[in-house]
Amino acid sequence: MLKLGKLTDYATVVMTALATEPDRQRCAQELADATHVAAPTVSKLMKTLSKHGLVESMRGARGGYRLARAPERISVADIVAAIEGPIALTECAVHEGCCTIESHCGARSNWRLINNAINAALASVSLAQMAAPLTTQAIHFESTIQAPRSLNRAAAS
Amino acid sequence: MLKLGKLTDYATVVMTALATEPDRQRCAQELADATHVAAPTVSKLMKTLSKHGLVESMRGARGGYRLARAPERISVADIVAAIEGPIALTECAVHEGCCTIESHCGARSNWRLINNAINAALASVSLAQMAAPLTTQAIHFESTIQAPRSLNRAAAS
DNA sequence: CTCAATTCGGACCAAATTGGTCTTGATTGA
DNA sequence: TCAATCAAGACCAATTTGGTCCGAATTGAG
Repeated sequence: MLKLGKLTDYATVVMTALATEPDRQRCAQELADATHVAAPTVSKLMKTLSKHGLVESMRGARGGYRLARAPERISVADIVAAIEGPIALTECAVHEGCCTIESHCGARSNWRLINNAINAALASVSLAQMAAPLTTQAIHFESTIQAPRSLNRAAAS
Repeated sequence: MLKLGKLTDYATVVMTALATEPDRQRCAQELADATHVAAPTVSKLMKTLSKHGLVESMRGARGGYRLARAPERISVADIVAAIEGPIALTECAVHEGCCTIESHCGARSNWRLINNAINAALASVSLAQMAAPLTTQAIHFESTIQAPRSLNRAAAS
């Protein structure tokens, strides 16, 4: 599937809702009503998002949540990373040497490049763009996947 | 995590192995030895890959598997799609209307664009490139995510 | 024609992950 | 002081995933 979990999906929806009125703070229940996501789930999401610094939380009565930054400065990649952890298509793209077939595998380094490309794609879309009621604007994204300079130089020489 | 399953990872490794000698056909056991992936797992993988037309299978004694196309014409996206099913980050990116909060959600259409971008990234890397022993070549990939013309026109007017 | 090798197509199971709920405690404003 | 709210995490049920195994079909070789 290469799909991300429902929680991540919900998180973007909730964040999008927050982004429509970045200044107003809202409690978990309000967000649940607005997005039709179950209240306990919203609560859980917000905790995680707060821990990763994407939203600010106000405690006590009249408390609630608010975006920690302007919607333009929060990317989809941020949200995905907060909920699902670091983006890593393959295990070994991050942890070197945890792979039983490591030495027999010329594909590792290439996976890392692909990883980066996907990261770039997700990072190129801001919450502000997601919150646009319709896709009234094109999302421009260009990425050139390439090996580190050192490697390229070596190959060129 | 936004990670793909180990099976998909293994599939790329096995396919990469096949790509090193595209003409020679090899049985499951040989591939297992070459890649250090458990033999039954290789078998399972090959069945799936065969069903999706990425490899050809020869039955009977002296049977085995072979790439169905030239390594240059098989992309990472092909392999991922074969093992994990269609690439769809969010459920609703594919199945319209299976979402309980559908009407409250301005993010849907944007998700589809992101989806396409990732697809493009995966499709831009061929098996031949993965099989290159080291990353001696840069992988060039450029993608411009944008809404369908009709939508853009509507927005512009 | 017969036999051995090999793939095919499932069924199948155990383990890990995920989605979601609940409880308890801390914090704040009225 | 009290009610509302977030914080932290335990907890469970359900799904998904990784992996094994078996019988049937197919083919080449003797």
